[in-house]
Amino acid sequence: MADPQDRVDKMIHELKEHGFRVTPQRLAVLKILAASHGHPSVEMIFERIKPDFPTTSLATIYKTVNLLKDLREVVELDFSGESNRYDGNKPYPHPHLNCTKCKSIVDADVDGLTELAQHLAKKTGYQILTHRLDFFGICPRCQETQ
Amino acid sequence: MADPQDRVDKMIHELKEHGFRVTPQRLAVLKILAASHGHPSVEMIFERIKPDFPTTSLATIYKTVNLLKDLREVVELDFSGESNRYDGNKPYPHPHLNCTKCKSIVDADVDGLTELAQHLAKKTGYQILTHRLDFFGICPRCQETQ
DNA sequence: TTCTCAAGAAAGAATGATTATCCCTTCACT
DNA sequence: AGTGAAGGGATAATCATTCTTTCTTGAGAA
Ligand SMILES: [Mn+2]
Ligand SMILES: [Mn+2]
Ligand SMILES: [Zn+2]
Ligand SMILES: [Zn+2]
Repeated sequence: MADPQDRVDKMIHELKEHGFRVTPQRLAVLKILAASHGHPSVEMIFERIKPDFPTTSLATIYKTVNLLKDLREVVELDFSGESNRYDGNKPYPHPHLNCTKCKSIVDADVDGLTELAQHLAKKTGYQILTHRLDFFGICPRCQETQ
Repeated sequence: MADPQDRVDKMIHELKEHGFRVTPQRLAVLKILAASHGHPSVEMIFERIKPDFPTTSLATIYKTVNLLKDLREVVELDFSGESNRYDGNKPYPHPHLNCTKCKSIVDADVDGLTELAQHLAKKTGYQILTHRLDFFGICPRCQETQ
């Protein structure tokens, strides 16, 4: 896990670099994404920001998250049927363990994926830009409580 | 690639086994899924069925695909923002190469995933039920035509 | 310091894939 | 033939996300 403060600084830098303003709303959003505790959804970010910025609109969170995604400072984990989740702490493809009961998402420790992608690119002729590996199951805590 | 006819037979068997009827509409859908040329979406299945069964409703395709998914005879590849895609030819988790330009999806040849999942389960305490590996990029054909 | 205007934020409408609901039809079994 | 559950067709509802509109802000220019 990267230092959240470093990630905040990097994100601020990227915003400025590309001529985007660092507004209080954006700062609040990117601080949460920099830590990405639990890989929050837009809705979760929204709830955590409400106390500090009660007037902030959901659309603003969506726009900020997508802006950071376009700047490649946030990884989007999209799910059809439920809300997308975001990781701004490790802004590059990496595998995840998803609990289908409590909907928790944690980083999984698997390596060699990038090399695998390169090998596959050479073999198939595809120009591979990114990848995604997800494991779905029941987390230890949810197994206890049945 | 499994023999599509074998897959058709297996799907019919599973439907009967669980007390579901094999109706003309279901048969038409599962025949397409058994081959799964291009990993069709519900909409694509719908279009291919129209000539033979002009009155079939989209909802019927959705219901049939989900029924086969519940019977574990079809793998669903869900994408937020665009339509889900289905593979009834290899009804178990396997990696895919996705072209972000032409939206084509082909099976990728990568093995060791199941073993990796087992290893991860042991290491993390998760009860892993399934997984998904996708590579995203530009297919050779789309690279040619820029 | 005031002015100006493009970027950003807020609010709500629109979108679109999927699911739910309703009602009619079909079929297996008596 | 009669009956009841399962299936199909049509349409409405759902809900995350995006779009549109309008209002606000703030970094330079003068
Ligand atoms: Mn992560
Ligand atoms: Mn496949
Ligand atoms: Zn859990
Ligand atoms: Zn392509």
